[in-house]
Amino acid sequence: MYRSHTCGELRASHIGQKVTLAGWVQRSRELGGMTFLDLRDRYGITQVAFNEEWDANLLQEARKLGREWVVQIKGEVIERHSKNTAMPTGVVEIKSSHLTVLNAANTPPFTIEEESDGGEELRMKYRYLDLRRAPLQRNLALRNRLNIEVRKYLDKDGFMDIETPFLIKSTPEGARDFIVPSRMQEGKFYALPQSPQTFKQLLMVSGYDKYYQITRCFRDEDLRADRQPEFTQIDCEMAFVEQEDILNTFEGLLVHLLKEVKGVHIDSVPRITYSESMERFGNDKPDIRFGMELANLNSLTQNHGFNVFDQAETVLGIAVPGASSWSRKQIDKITDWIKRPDIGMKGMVYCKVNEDGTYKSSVDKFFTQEQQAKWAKASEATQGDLILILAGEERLTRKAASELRLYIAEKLGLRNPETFAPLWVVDFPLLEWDHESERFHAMHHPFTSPKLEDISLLEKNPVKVRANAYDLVLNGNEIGGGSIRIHDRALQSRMFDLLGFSKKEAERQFGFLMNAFEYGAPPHGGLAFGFDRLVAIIGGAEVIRDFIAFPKNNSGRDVMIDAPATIDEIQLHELKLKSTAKPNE
RNA sequence: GGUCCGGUAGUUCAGUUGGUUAGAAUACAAGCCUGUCACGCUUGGGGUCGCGAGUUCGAGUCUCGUCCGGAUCGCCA
Repeated sequence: MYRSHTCGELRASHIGQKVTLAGWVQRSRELGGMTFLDLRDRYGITQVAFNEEWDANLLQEARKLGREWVVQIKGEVIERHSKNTAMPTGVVEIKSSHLTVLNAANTPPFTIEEESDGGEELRMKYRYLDLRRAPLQRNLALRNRLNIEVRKYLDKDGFMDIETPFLIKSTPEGARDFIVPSRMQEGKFYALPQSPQTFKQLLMVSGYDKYYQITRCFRDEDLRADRQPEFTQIDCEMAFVEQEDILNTFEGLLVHLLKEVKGVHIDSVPRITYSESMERFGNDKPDIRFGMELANLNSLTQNHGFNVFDQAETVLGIAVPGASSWSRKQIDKITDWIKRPDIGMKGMVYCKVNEDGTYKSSVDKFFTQEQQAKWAKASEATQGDLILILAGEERLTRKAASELRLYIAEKLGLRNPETFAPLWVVDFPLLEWDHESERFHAMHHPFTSPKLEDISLLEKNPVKVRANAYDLVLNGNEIGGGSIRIHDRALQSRMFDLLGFSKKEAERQFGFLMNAFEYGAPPHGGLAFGFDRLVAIIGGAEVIRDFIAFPKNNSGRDVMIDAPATIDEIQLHELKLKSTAKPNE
């Protein structure tokens, strides 16, 4: 062993011991006849002292060291003259007797500290250096902790971890697939799984009635702060269960994780329906850490001669607590924000509910005090609040109001990352109309079962059919989703019909699954958690990149290894591929 | 594919109305310094202003194009 202790463990109780430490040079402080060296590893930092009076040559050696050199130090643990209470190891230091340089290092392009001075791009390029930083190490440790706790919980409940293949077949529904050309079957292609969906259903048919896997999924779509082209799911499926069983099992998992890892106790996980969520929050993943719910003001605002309201499909109000004192300038800033092209509203009406009980709005000309009082009542605004009102086309307005609600909450500091407010959103619609392809799309996926009581609507009013589908939402982020599946060949065929698949096409794409259903498929269902997102949110962040050791950037590139990259002509030839891409540069 | 923001020293940034030799902090190097812990002090080196055109007597600054990065809409069953 190169070391007897780590850099994070020495305390007063070790004083007098001869120890050997190994680690990276964090920084050194030279004070003429003496030098202090901060030695770092992932467990902490320990100060090493060199002194002319102890060993002048050794001091000279120590002065040659640079940041991030890898060194081994032998010496005695001594009590410090001046202690540093800010450091866990701050009462002791190493009185050095031997110094071995294990490896010299170039000066790193950014500082390896709690807060680095490097920009994101640079840190990505030197990811192995960024990963030395304590915040990243904490994030990966949190990820590891959660991974283990997930396994503990599911294992205890009888779940079996079963691996499923990565080289599978491209399917038409859902996201774009990543494609892998086959060498042995020339002209044919594998696809990487968007999720192990069909395999876990087959495992149910095979009788593995409680399955889970923490596994990679791949989707070739544009990225966001909370989306990577390859990401990790906690993928689960159960047989002989109803929706209620699944909800109970997996809210139990979340409660377990928050308790074990964060020490946070969640009493209950509320459930609301999709339509209620859209009504109250304008959103299918509401952040319920705060109120400010959307109030429909249609009947209270229309037919009073104010054109904008009269012509609007929907008028929505949000009561901002304690904001009646906001200045015109502050409100204008919000109006500007709501008019940004990606929000897309044309304007915003405000109504101040003054402390003295009077009302002051930007539309006083059209509405009396009494009428404004009704708005306040409807949006649950009390004295000192400010009502923000948006009007326009239903879909756009509801979405904008939802964004506005989050924007204001952020401004007011109501989105505390240390508060955890999970909920289930249930009863999602089964289908949605896709204007582009002019056909129905499965909102969840094509294997989701419709609610029994809605099956009669399948033919005459498909958009009204609700599914046995549910999402688990945490602090305004979808962290998991699933459904009770169809386990009956006839119903599954009918679904494919509705989704516009020909019999032949359905047979070609999903014949294996439908065949399996004819050999004794149990009722089953499940869900999948977005593990990266879950880790990030529990870690108090929304950008998942820093919770993944080697993530891709916004455009799907790994800037460290420079992937994706072109391949040799020989490789292309072997795969019988020809690139039609225009050579760049 | 669209929109917005950004690209200047190793790094993070400033750079006025287009005008002299492009600055600061930090990092780095050298020297001084015996209780520092973001040590301090002195000195020094360090620039293809992303790239390419254009406007102009003159461009880091204005215009167009392009590349790269971030955010976001579409997209993500």
